[in-house]
Amino acid sequence: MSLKHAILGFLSFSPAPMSGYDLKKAFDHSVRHFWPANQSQIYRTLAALTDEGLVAVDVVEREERLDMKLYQITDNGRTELHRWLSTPLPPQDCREPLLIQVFFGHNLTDTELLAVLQHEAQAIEERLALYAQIYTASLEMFNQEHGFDPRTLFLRLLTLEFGMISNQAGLDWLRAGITRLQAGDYTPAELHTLLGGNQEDNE
Amino acid sequence: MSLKHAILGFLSFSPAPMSGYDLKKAFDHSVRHFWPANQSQIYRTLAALTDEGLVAVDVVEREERLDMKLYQITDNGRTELHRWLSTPLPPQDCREPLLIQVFFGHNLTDTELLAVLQHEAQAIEERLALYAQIYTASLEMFNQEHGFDPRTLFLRLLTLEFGMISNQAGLDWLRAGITRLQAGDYTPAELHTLLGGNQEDNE
DNA sequence: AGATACTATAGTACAAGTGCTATATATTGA
DNA sequence: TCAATATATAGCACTTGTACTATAGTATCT
Repeated sequence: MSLKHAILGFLSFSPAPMSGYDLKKAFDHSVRHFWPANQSQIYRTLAALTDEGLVAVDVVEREERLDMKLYQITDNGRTELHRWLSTPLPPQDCREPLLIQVFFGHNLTDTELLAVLQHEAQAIEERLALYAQIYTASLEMFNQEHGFDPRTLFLRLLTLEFGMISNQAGLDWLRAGITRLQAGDYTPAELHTLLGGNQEDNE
Repeated sequence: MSLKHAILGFLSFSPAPMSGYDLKKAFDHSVRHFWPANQSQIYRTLAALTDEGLVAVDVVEREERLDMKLYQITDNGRTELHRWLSTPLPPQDCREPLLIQVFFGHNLTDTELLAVLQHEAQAIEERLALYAQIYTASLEMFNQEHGFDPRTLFLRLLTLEFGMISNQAGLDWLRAGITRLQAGDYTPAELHTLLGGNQEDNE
């Protein structure tokens, strides 16, 4: 389960032990663009990780208030994290409900279909704007934080780059589709226009 | 649930009623690149759709052999399908386990990280080759099948185009990342190189 | 001063969707 | 004879999501 390893990742990176609450914030601030996690999921997974001995809990009792549980990664946890990080993933299959709408879109009028596509295009534009904002904000933040390993920063920004590049590709696709639909131009695209994007010979 | 509507889509398109087995084949042949479905899931969902009155069953009894159930979409089913197809989807959030590996990749050596990335690049290349193959095959098949509505064909091919474009974008991203890692070049990308892909003014 | 809302903190219960595996049995093809 | 195709279903487990329950401090608004 990837969520387990994301949690291990945060714990392995953090110098101080973290509570479930801390982790929830960490997820929301830094990885929600590719791995959203909700509260209960995090607490459940922490419990499971504890059972498996991959993290260790320190229960901080506080008079009157609820206990606070602080989690640390164990040696076994680090080993498992390293194993998972360095193991290629099994092929993922994608799920794009929008494509179901397109595939069966012959049931709709042009107007109806265009409305759906344009709505989606707008949603992507908003997401792109948000990503761009987070990207520059991260850059600034890390510029100030002296001593932050540049390779670590690079890798984190790379995940944002992915979000932008792939959303931009989706937006390009949508726009081209919209244009063709509006023009009633149903000639299929040539293969070579679809493939071999930014060739930067890498072999 | 999108699967329900994909099934309704197939049933609404097919001139003849379909069995669960037929549907499984239809999924595998035409939409598995954006909505894979396994057998038990299809049968379960057909049962649910029947309960909801969106499809109607015709049980064909066959001596000796198991019964065969043939499904047809009902009027309610068509209405529901149309409603769903023409309603914009709530925002989807993406889940990319590879990005977890990248995000926490500072735990790995360059060699380890590169191995993971290159493995993924190769998987994407294979997928792209497969898509290209399916794309040309579909084109040929539909060229022969006279009387196939060109708009319908266009929309179906569009879903394949999406698969190719977005995988190509992912591949470009991977290659650029690999190159930068190999060169030890950790300077973040400029925003404008990430956004505003194929501008084809559409407003 | 009092009401209201938000943050910090941890959980529980339940449902939906998916995946994997196994069970049947008949026909057809190699 | 062995394998594949046609056909339907049941059971269990995993992951995620949604909503609800608690409680104490802090901040804000009137």
